[in-house]
Amino acid sequence: MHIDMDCFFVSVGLRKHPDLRGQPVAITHARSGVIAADPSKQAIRDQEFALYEERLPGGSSSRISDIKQKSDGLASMSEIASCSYEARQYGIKNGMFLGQAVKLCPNLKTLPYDFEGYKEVSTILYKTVASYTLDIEAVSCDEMYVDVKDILRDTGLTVEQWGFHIRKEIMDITGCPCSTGFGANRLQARLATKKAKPAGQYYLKPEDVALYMAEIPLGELPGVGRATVTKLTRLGFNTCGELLEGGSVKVLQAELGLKLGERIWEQAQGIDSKSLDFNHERKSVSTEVNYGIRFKTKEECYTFLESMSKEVFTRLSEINMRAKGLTLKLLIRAEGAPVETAKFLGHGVCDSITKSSTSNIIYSKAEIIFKEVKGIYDKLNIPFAELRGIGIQLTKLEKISEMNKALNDFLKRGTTKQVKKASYDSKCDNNIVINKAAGQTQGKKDPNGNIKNINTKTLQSFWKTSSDDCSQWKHNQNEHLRNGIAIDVFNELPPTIRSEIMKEYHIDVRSVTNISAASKTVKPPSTLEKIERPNTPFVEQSWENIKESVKSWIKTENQPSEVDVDILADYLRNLALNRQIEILFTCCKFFYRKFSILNCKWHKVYITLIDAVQQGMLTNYGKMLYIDQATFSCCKNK
DNA sequence: ATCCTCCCCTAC
DNA sequence: TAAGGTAGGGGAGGAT
Repeated sequence: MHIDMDCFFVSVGLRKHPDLRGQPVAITHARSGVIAADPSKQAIRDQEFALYEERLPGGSSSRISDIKQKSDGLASMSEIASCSYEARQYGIKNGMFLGQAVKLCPNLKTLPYDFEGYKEVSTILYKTVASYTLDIEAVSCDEMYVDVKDILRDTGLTVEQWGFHIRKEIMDITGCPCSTGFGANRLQARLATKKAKPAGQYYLKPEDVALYMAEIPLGELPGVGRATVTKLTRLGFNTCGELLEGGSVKVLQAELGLKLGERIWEQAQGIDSKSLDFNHERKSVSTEVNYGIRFKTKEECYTFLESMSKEVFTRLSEINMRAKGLTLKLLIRAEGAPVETAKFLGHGVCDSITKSSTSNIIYSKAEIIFKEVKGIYDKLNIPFAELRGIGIQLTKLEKISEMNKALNDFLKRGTTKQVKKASYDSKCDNNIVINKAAGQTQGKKDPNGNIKNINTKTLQSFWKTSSDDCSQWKHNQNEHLRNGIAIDVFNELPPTIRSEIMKEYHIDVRSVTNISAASKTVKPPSTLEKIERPNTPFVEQSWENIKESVKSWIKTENQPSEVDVDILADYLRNLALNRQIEILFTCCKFFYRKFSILNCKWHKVYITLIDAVQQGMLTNYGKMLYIDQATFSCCKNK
């Protein structure tokens, strides 16, 4: 399943402006499409346009025609970030300048950005889908791929029923519509979503793929943009059908390169072998400012580089990583480009330069980043007044795990030289110890296949969150990481270091061992061992059996009986008492999935069960398990 | 032969 | 007034 919010920014904006529903609406910074007449702007726009055209021969990008069309000097150059479907009927498109859009539709209404709103809706979107499955690949704040194979199998729903259900749930909770596409691979699902929009769904069935693909314009294939379309058009191909008819892999590869050529050839047939990536790891962190760069002094320039260094380092620290590579990117006013740009404080026509640092530095502090950035900039010998854009990118990232951090801090304090000596080998400095441990973490990543912390990562990639409602959720996910994964690393450490750390941090030896044992023995549901504590009728049963019992219970009983609920609640409480957190998590997800689609009486069963879980959790851990499920609209009182 | 750097292209 | 930024894939050609 591919799922995508419909004109996301507009939909979020309309929540606070319901009066504008059904009208042509656009999200922009500017409020009006008309600006004060300024004859001097005219010459600048003409000059810039000529230069753009010279640099992009034949490439009639919408932006250039925008500048041309608005050469009356009265039109706003504020960009449209997102526009409603009503606005699209007038020919308005995302990325278009407001001035031109207003000419197409004088009645166009504008709304300002609402970044808090995007964050909120995005978080709900991801949490909602994640309450059914964690097999999610995030694409952006409003778009993702989901493997729904298990959901369909477990619930018995058809593709259509499931699509309807999830879209309705998202609409109900967020007030924003989305569309979903289904297919045998990510390409088919994605193209299906295009047809589904707005506020719809479409299942591209295997038997329909060939006919469907033939009509698809090549530019609609993911990965095929402006430049590639130009090349393909020159070859005489406009649609996938035409390409398959008259082209070949060889021709494509000769024109577009080996990889892209092969990919387009396969895509044209509806083939896409790339699997979903549920556990994406960041490869770079960067920060870039290409607006409003007009330095008056060299000091100003250095100060800015310094603050950007701090910013990019903050972002690196937030995802708990460190970097070994750095690239500086500069936009420089092109020769012949006007010093004052057509767009107020825009970067205008520029040359772009990137320069990587080749030294073997670990960027573990903002000052180190700044020093390197300044060094590269000075060497490039570019006048500060010519700068129009600056970017710093950190690459060659490495994960710093929680336990490694603790270990690092601990070793840095230098409590005992012996501890250092006892580490892996005499040549190791602190950093190398950390490295080895990190490698182990990654190698053992997610051994159970049960709990993937995709959602933490997903959200962290898009929103820096610290104080909002999902911070607790993230916190708990991290806690799981410590219990389930980092403990593995801990156990690999030499005994001397282990005992030192435990003393230092007052870690209860027994609890560490228990948690570790639990996390190691838990296997996927199909092969779960028997539950230990002989306390309930379920005690000798595997999770798989219990799951089946619950399914038939739901099917056969019109009403849940109190006795049954009590038995189930006991079982869950004992899972918590036995520190079987991973099974618990699976249980809770399963129950939510089952009970949420039933009536309110069953919702109450769910709530009772979760209460039992939390009782057990509080008894054993003094903390509650963070179970993030949407509340049931029919029983809002809870 | 393979790696690295710079750059282009693309998505959203 | 007006306000992209962030990330990834991959190719060309030099460096190793």
